[in-house]
Parts: sequence; structure tokens; C-alpha cells
Amino acid sequence: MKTMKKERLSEMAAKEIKAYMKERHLKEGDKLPPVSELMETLGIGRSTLREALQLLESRGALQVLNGKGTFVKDIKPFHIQTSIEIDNKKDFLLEALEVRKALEGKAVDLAVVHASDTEVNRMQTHLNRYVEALKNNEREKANAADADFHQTIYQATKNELLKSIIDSVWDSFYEFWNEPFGVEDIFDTSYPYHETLLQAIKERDSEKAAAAFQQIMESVRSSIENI
Amino acid sequence: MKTMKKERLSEMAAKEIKAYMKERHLKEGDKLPPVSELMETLGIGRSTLREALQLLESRGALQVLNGKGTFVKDIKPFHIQTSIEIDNKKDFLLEALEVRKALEGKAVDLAVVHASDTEVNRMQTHLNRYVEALKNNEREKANAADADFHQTIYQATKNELLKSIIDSVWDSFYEFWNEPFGVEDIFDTSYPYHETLLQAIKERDSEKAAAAFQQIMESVRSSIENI
DNA sequence: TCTAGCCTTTCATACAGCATGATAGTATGA
DNA sequence: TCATACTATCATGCTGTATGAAAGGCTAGA
Repeated sequence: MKTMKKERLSEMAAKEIKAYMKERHLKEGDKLPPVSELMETLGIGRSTLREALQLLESRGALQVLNGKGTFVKDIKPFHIQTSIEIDNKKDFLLEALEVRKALEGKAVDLAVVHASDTEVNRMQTHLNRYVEALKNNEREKANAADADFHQTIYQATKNELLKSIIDSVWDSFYEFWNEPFGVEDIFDTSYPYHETLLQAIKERDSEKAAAAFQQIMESVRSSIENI
Repeated sequence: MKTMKKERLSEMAAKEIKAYMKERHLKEGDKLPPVSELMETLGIGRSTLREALQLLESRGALQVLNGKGTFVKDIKPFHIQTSIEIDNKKDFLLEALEVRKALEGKAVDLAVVHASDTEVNRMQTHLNRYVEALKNNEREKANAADADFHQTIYQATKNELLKSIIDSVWDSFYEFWNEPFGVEDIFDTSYPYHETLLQAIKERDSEKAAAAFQQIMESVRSSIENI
């Protein structure tokens, strides 16, 4: 005899809901039926259903908003939860920097190999936006463009796990980094290497890319040191 | 006025429970008070409490067993969830391998610099256990010793964030890897490089260490390819 | 003396009903 | 015209009740 059912009802319901989403090809932002309805169609009680929904929410697959409804958020294969407690900001940032070096260095390496032409073009676009914003002294825009630039690189690795981990390390990194530097500094110390990096990716030159990336990280390091 | 409470009650409760665990220095395997009791001490309803517990469970911090109680499982700051079934095991393992190369490569690099004498000795001990187990054809013991060996290296980096990320990547890696190879293969292809790696750490030779580590990863790669 | 069967205790699991609160759209009235 | 009040829709949260799983203890029959 096979192992009998032992799984919790809420987990079964979660799978059911996921199957439902897949079946109806629900995309990000789409709305799920209200709880009362799901309750009936799945034939389970409300608290059980809520547990199932919460399970999916904690995995980042759903987002449930009070008074509005339940919405599809994400269908990524990985979800990373962090609960990092830090006592020393600077130490944490330095630790995180080492991790970023490893992870993003690998990403650059993979991007050199796997980036498609479209992706390279997209990087160029973001980099142009970046330099434009720096020239106009628009800090917010510059940061956004920079993030997009890096995102595109990580996308180009074609490695979902790597990308997910980098994303969450970024999140915790920037949570504790209130960018202590002025635009001019970035323009001088960091921007030129971005340009070199992109060039290297275009030329599929992994050594050049690695060197440029190390320079970027070095400028971040000195920013941290000067906190 | 400050931002009023917007957080969900269940999340607040989850934090409260976590604080409770920390406060009482609960270790892995310890038992939490039963729901009925927690319900009262936290002053919340049962369904809310259940949601809080489930939240912690989905993070891997707790394990709740029907008819027995709620138990502390783990207090890791970094947790990777693989949301659905991975459709292609091999692809996932290859992706994870790239991440491991980046992360653990960095760890080896840091360990060469920061490992204390005690840590180096500990590595040696674990490695001895490892080879012993291999000789006696004891698969289980060999794996445990191997894990301990690597753990000690990551410990020696003195980088908590790096260590916790590596830990969770390991967890998801081994969840999908049912080690398809025999002990003899390991003895030939993988073990010698472990010895070289340790030598390199002892000699504080980062290049040699990096090379040995790459060899180990290479042997893992070919194991994966042959699945 | 041993042990299978039954009870009890301790817990989690699940359901149903009810009250509250958030959000958004719509109607009302000065 | 525009703010205010009403209302529908949905999630949030609490409680009473009952079901079910695990473990330990008790008792009767071999």
C-alpha cells in the first residue's frame, strides 16, 4: 500500500489554487476569486483557505490586500526570505559587499557568455539613462537607471537562482545604505567603469568585464569605508 | 502622529513568538507552549495564532506536528524556498552549481586569509573522518564528515551573511541531489582535491586553494551531467 | 508475565458564524 | 459643483465546537 495522505489540507488547497492559476493563465496583477467563492469551489472552510492563501503569500506567489482582494504577484521558481539582524551597519555592508562581489562577479561572467543582442542593447539604453540623469543631477533617476542596468545583466545570466539570490542581497544591502555620496563622486569614480563593463560585455571579453566590475565594487567599498 | 499599525496581527504575533524563542534561548527541537496557551499569553485568537505559526513554519523556523505540539526547527536568517516542483532537476542542479562556485569559491578565498589555527585543525579532523569513512565504505558517515569539513571552511570566513547564504543553497541543492555515485568514484575524483584544498589553506596559498576548489566543483559538475 | 485492546489526555486541525475594517463606487444634498 | 454619506465588496480577526492524531496508562485475557 502507498503512503496514505498525510499532507495538511491547507497545503493541498494551496496546490489546488496554484493549479487554478496555471490553468487560467493568470498573469501578474490578476485577481483571484474572493475567499467566499474559493471556499465553496474548493469545499473547505474559511480558515483553512486563509492558511492556504497565506502559504502562497509567504512564498511571494500572491498578495492579499485588505478590502480589495487577492492578486497574483509572482510566478518565480524561487523565493528567498531574509530576516537579517545587524548590530553594526558598516560591518554588515562590508560582509554584504564580499557576497555581492562573489555573486555579481559570477553574474557578469555568465552575462558575457550568455547575453543576447537585445539584452546588450537594453543595457546600453539603461546606461544612457544613467549618465543622462547624472548630468542633470537627478539622483533618484540615476539610481533607478543603475538598478535597471544591473538587473539586465543578471537577467542575461539565464540563471534564475543566481538572479533571485542577488536580488535579495541587493534588497538587504540597500536597506542599510543611505548612499552617502554626491552625484559628482559617482560620476568620477563609478560611472566610467560601468561604461567599460558594458564595452567588455559587448566584446565578450570576460577578463576585461571582471576587471571593470571589480573596480565598481572597489568604489563601493571605499564609500562604505568612509561612512 | 506615528504611522499607525498597519501590519497584520498575525505578522506581529510571529515576531512576538520569535522574540519569545530568543528570550528563552530555545534551541532546535525544543517545544513551544501549546496553541491554547500561546493564544492567551499573546492575547490573540486561535486562527490568527495559527497563521503566525504557519508563517514561521514556512520560513523553516518551526515545525508543527499534529497531536504533539510545536517545535523549534531552525533560526536561519536566509531561507530559499523552491515554490513549485522543479520541472527539470538537472537544470536546477547546474544553476545551483554555478551559484555554489561563486559563493563557496569566495568562501575558500576568505578562509585562506582568515582561518585560525584551531579551525584549520578542525578541518583536518573532519577530513580524516571523511577518508576513514570512505575506506570503510560508509556512505552516510562520509557525507556527514564532508559537510562538516565544508562547514568549517565557511565558518572560517568570518562572514555570517556569506555562511548563511551558502547554507541555504546547500539545503536546496541536496534536496534535489540523490548522489548517484558510488564511494569509489568519490575516492578517486573528489577526495584528493579536498586534501589539496586543505594543504593550500594551511599554506595560505589562495591560488592553489582556488584551483583545488574548482576541481572539486568540476567533479560535482560531471556527476550532475551524468544523471 | 506479557500484551492486545480500550480509555484518557494533550494537542493540532478544521469548520461555521459573527463582528470589524478597509476600499471604492455611487448617490445625496447644500 | 463638490464634499459628505451610503453601500457593496472583500479581507481580517475572534470564538465555540467537533474531529483527529499521538502517546501514555490501565485492564483483561492468554
